[in-house]
Amino acid sequence: MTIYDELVARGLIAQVTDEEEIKELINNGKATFYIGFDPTADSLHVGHFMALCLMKRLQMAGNKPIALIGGGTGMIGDPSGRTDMRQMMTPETIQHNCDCFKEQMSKFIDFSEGKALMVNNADWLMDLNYIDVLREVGPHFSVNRMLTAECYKQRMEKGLSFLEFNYMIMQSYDFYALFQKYGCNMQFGGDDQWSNMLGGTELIRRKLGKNAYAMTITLLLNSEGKKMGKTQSGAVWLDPNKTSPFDFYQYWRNVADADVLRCIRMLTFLPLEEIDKMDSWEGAQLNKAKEILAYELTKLVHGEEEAAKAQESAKALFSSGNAADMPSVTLSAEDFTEGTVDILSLLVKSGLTPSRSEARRAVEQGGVSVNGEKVADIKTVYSADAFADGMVLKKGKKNFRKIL
RNA sequence: GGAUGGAUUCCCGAGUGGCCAAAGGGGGCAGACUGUAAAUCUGUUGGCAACGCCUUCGAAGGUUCGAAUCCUUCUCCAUCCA
Repeated sequence: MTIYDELVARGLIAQVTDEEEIKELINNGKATFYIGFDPTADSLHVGHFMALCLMKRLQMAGNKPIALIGGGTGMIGDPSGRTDMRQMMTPETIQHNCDCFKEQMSKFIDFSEGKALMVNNADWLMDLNYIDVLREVGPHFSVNRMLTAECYKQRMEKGLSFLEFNYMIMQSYDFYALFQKYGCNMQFGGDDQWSNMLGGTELIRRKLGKNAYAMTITLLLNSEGKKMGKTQSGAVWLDPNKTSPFDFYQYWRNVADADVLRCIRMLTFLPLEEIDKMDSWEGAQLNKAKEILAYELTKLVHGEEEAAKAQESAKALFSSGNAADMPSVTLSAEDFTEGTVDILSLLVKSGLTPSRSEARRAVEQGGVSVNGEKVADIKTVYSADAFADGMVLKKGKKNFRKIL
């Protein structure tokens, strides 16, 4: 099976500029392609992960990836599909984020011996001269066309600043620059990037009279139409310090039935035949599929050892309510008043609830248990020796903390 | 620059002098049911030393016994005009 067919079978391809040409290029390892990552945070998240996987797949098929870090475009902020303006980041923050990205990426992609490149568009964007750029690329962009672009649609109602309007031009310029510098002939990106990417192919055609191609990756949406990888408390990060391997595992362990197979197909490297077999699974068997999904992804991101640990912890936790490996909190002497701590303080200190009021509600509604026993009274107190062997504090069904 | 409308709690959105920690919905959390799923039902949803107290209705002042609500100035946003 060719790499292109595999991408199709996995449902990864959303839109392409020229199917025949792209097939030809990537199936024969002739593509030098780039994917851009804007440094909007100090860690990559699940959304980026898809792109990285795609990079890896294509690299394995002999193509050459260029990871572009948007140190320059990050200064502008991509308005695509957003309803409000991105907060402007300071150059220091952007630099810091770029560094973090670099480190994380090198874990996924093989950058040795020129098998892949990592570049920062700040290198060419920052020194551009306004007048020069206007004269050089300005004539090739039609404002009328740009305004009709899908990615600005939402912003046409809310208002779009000139700053952000220019993002598309910057991104197009990137492609143009990479094409000349490295012979980069393809760009990949999220489906929300489609119009920005077309801007690039168009610019290359007009300026150089050459063809370049673009392909977008299907956005990973859940059955409710929301982007996957977002939780109440924010994105699911790849940095273990921001989202622990356990939480990462749990996120995938808990996806909806309707989404499991799609996630496995798009995100894991499991052979397609194996995935096809799972297609017929239903009911409780899907629960098994979720385990596989969670394990595979945790393995990809955090390594086999962490994945096994997360899986073990989860199994132990949900069957017996105890596990060697679970997020733990260590109490210190100041946490005790007159030798004891009350249950509400424990909940807050462990981070299970943000305030005592919420802790109180949780207890009153019967959602808190200690070592498997439900706590009924909000005035319950514990003395120091109750923590000698560690205490398992549980709020709700899925929130555990070991207190030492 | 001018005119008009607007800013309310996590989000949307009621409230136009005391009955307001603020309707309703969404979301979140907890309980029941389950498969660590979905759907459904129930409770809950600012904080605290908790039948009370404190902070919150864009910001700062003012009027009043009493302000989310009235007045003044400012900031930001939307629409129309230039």
